[in-house]
Amino acid sequence: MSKASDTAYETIKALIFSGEIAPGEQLKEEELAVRAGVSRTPVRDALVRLEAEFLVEKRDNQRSFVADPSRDDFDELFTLRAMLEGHAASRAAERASPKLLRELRAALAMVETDQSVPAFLAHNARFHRAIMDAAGSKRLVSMLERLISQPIIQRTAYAYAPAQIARSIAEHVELVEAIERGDSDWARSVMAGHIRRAFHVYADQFEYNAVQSAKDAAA
Amino acid sequence: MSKASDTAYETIKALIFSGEIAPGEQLKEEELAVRAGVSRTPVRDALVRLEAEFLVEKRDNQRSFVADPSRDDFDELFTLRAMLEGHAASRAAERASPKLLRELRAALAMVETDQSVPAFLAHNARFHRAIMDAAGSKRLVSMLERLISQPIIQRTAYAYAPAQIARSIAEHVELVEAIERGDSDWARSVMAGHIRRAFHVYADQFEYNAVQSAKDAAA
DNA sequence: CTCATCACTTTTGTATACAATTATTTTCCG
DNA sequence: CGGAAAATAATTGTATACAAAAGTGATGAG
Repeated sequence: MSKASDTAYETIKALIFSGEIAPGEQLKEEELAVRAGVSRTPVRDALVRLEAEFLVEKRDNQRSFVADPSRDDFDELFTLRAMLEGHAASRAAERASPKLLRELRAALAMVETDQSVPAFLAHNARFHRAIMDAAGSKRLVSMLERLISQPIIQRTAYAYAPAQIARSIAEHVELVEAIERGDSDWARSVMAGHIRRAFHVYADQFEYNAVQSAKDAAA
Repeated sequence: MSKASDTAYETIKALIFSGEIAPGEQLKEEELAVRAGVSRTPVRDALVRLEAEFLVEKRDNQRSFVADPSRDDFDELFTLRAMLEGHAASRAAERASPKLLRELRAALAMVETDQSVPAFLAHNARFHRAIMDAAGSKRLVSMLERLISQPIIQRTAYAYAPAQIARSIAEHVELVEAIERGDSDWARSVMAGHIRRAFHVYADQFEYNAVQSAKDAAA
């Protein structure tokens, strides 16, 4: 997309992720336009995109709100991801190329030299992206991009759990092995389990947050 | 969506399906605006929607073209559908309600009384929609709607094959049975096979068309 | 003749003004 | 007071004008 559209998109996304505009809150085009320093036209484009990514919800009153997903929504989200990314991994294994394996190993190498959280996030994004692309399915990529763009996962879930990070990396290693051997079923299983486990890590965090905000409300 | 936006959307869709604008051809906003009798703004909204439905492709030159899917693209499309609709059927079976079963049987009844092609198309749409909704997964529905909106399937594939229609209905009957018994694995298998078979019916048609247009080009 | 460059045309992106719709407040009647 | 109805305000939808980018074709240097 073009410049102003991207600016609007990034700005709004940042406002949502930073919590400056809370879940359930209304998004007003004019206000967003001012904050992003663009006109309403690109803001509207951005809202459409964000809606497709399930970050913004447009109600039948035509007004837009920041999505406020429940625990069940997250479950659903991860289930779909597990299914689609499992499929991607399976296809990647079927058509494993030296180029793909190099890229996956390069991603793995990133975290071996640098154990920091940001390094892991970069590695993780790169790793999953490589498998997605290797699946060679435009529509699959398009659908996954929407689901994945909810980076709450990366932000919240892993950030405070070094042990979980280590486990994730171990799963990535296994995934590379499966792909290397061209075992599509194995690749699918590992990936599906990997995503599914991430859900539970996140869900625990979610529960914790829910309890915390209940406490906050009481105080 | 609002009035002018919908007008643009329907108009462009009709132009594409009627073949008035052929696959691979460029879509010019101004021209579409004139033809739909609206301004460019709602046309752009419509193009975004159609792009999400894989009917329009926006290349990096920022220009929009009517999608021109290959056989592999269709394979991919049906594979994703099989996976997602299989999942939907599985969930529907898990949460089968009297209301859902009534709706499915009502859809089946439609074709029993009227064996015409249009009746089957209506039945088919209603049947699949009911299962999708029963799955109770907003995002799943949202993703499937995009995939399914390529109605080439319904239009072309079944239209000329009464035997295929009969077989489809038989599969629907089996699906109802699986859902009725709450057997989610069975439901998933039947649905996945159902979609996958539809692919091959369509693929044959596609091959035939390809041969035909090659002949036309030669003539 | 080839290819780079520049002017020109076409097409898309953005801003802004206005129309239509939806929300909110005020008014007034019971 | 309570609550419908009207008036007002806030917000989104659409049209249009202009800016930016991309495509096209002509011109000229090598």
